[in-house]
Amino acid sequence: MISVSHTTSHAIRALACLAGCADPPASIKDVAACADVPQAYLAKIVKKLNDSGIIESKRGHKGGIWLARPAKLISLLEICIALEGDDFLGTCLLGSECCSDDRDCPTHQFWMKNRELIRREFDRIKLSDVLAFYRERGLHHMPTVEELAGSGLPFASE
Amino acid sequence: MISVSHTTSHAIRALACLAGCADPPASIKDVAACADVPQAYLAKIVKKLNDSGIIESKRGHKGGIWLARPAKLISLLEICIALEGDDFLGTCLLGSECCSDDRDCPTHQFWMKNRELIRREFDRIKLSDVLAFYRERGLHHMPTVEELAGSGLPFASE
DNA sequence: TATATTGTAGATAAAAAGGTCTATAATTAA
DNA sequence: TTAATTATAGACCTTTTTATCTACAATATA
Repeated sequence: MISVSHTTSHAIRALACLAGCADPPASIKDVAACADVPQAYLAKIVKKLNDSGIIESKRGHKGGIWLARPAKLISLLEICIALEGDDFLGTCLLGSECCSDDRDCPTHQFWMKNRELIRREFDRIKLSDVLAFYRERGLHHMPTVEELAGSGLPFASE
Repeated sequence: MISVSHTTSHAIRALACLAGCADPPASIKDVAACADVPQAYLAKIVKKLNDSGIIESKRGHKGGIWLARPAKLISLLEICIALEGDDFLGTCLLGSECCSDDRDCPTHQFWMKNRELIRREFDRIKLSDVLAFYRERGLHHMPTVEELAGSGLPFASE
């Protein structure tokens, strides 16, 4: 299947939740519930995002995680690279190992151009765009403090 | 990683070998050696290609496999679909399940167009093109009867 | 300081993809 | 008809990816 890995997909949803969080930090538990990602798995994803400087964290009571920068300054590209490495787009669309710029595999020229298109698109799309989309659709919405009051929602911190 | 599956990659090389085979049928064993695909695994791939009408086969002494049609009439698209299913390009680049034409995920519009580009490219490229590329590069070349005479090559059937 | 709460780390497990092995059925040719 | 050869079928194993579990370290607050 031609798409981003399942792990990266989790990460994008989780980060969008963080971006929409009204009063950071948010706990991994709350974000996991909001983004529909297994909590323990999100904890591992969090480490990578932390190492790459996309989020920051603090342990202990009232601790949690938050975006290291405004959502407008975090691109999908950066997230993909953080989780799958710099070559997440792959060299050869056909999985061949002989492909390089001086050896034209049948899809090479096409893929070189197209890969660049995808890269640029991923660089253009920011976390804020993803958040806006989710908000429009009422998806993966991180509840505000007011909304939480007595709501009984699973991610009610208080 | 954004590319075709490893299995599909194997299949494309194997089919290119078949396309270049001077005197079909060729045994799975010979094709496996030529295409650098594990023999037993190729046997499984062969079944799918057979079911999809891309190759035909005959068992027994002097049996083997061969292309069901000329290499010019077999596209990469067809091969991908045979092995990974009709939706091998995926619906959402971000792996989201809420994506559909009336709900625009941040990459949706982009991906709809781009996916179509890839699809068209895969439809345009035929097995004959892949063979031509391999021939140019001296890769995955199915030896002719003459070349085999006394060559001691592993895929020498005689 | 004691305790509850939170992220961190590492072992473990389940699922999926890739790959191997063995037995069998079909076919040819001696 | 027998033996050799080939695809076929299905069980099984390995690796990678995804996910869980357990113990632990840090922090805030009562």
